[in-house]
Amino acid sequence: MATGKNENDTGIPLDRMIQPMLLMLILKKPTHGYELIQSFNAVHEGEIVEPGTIYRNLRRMEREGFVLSGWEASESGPARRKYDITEDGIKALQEAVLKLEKQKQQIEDFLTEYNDLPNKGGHSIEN
Amino acid sequence: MATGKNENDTGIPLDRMIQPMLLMLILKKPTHGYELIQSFNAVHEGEIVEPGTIYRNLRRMEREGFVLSGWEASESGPARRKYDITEDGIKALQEAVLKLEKQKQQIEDFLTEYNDLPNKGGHSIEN
DNA sequence: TTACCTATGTGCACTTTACACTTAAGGTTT
DNA sequence: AAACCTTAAGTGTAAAGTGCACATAGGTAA
Repeated sequence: MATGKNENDTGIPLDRMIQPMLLMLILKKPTHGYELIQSFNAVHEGEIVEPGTIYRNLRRMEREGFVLSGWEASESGPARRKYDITEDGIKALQEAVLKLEKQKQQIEDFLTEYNDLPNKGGHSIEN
Repeated sequence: MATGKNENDTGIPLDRMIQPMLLMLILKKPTHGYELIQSFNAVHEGEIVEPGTIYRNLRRMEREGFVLSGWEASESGPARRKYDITEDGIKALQEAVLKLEKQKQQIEDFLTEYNDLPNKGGHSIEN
């Protein structure tokens, strides 16, 4: 997974969640990449998502048929590529939701098991 | 991060959770790779973890100082490389727990937002 | 001998991401 | 006009993790 270079990061955030998040934002309101970057970074204050990551995910999702795009003139500034979700995109979002529910359950199971450990602080007995 | 080839898979399972799960299993009981594979696949019935993935994670974690290993003879069969967790490994496990708690919260936030959507079934209105 | 089970590992393709950089339109300041 | 800023959309490259297939080797049973 790739998580690319990751030296001074704080954690796992957004791992594999960018696509479903983008799909949900576009479903709520069709828009362009630059605004999605701002929505993204407004929600997760402090945790900046790379513009390149957003743009690449959008291009990929269009290749895969999850979104459609078209150029749109701006009142002031360069043209924007506006994205809208497709039926396949809605299905992909629904599937992602199912996966995330499973993943959440898995994390909960792990954390429960971890919290039941008696020796999670000190070292285990050497054999 | 990737998740390599992924055509007929069922989901996101174990995404980025292999290391902490291995560390927890080794903390519970120092053991070798082959047994870890079986423990792993016993817990997640149906979801098979690739042996190569387990072995590679174990070698990596030893490079990073989270575990230590030594060869151990088997009563019947080839020798086993038995792993034990280190102090650094216990710290890494604790840090992974913090990250997973964050990740769980993030997934919950996403799912809450998704469930509040009025139009998650049908298509949005075209502009 | 052949075949199987245990046990560890590698080679390669593929995906995703972070960081750095580029291109370009339009407006503002000097 | 020139320099600069903001908006907007990308690309190049390296790094990291995973799936699939394959390789290797000890031991046991037919």
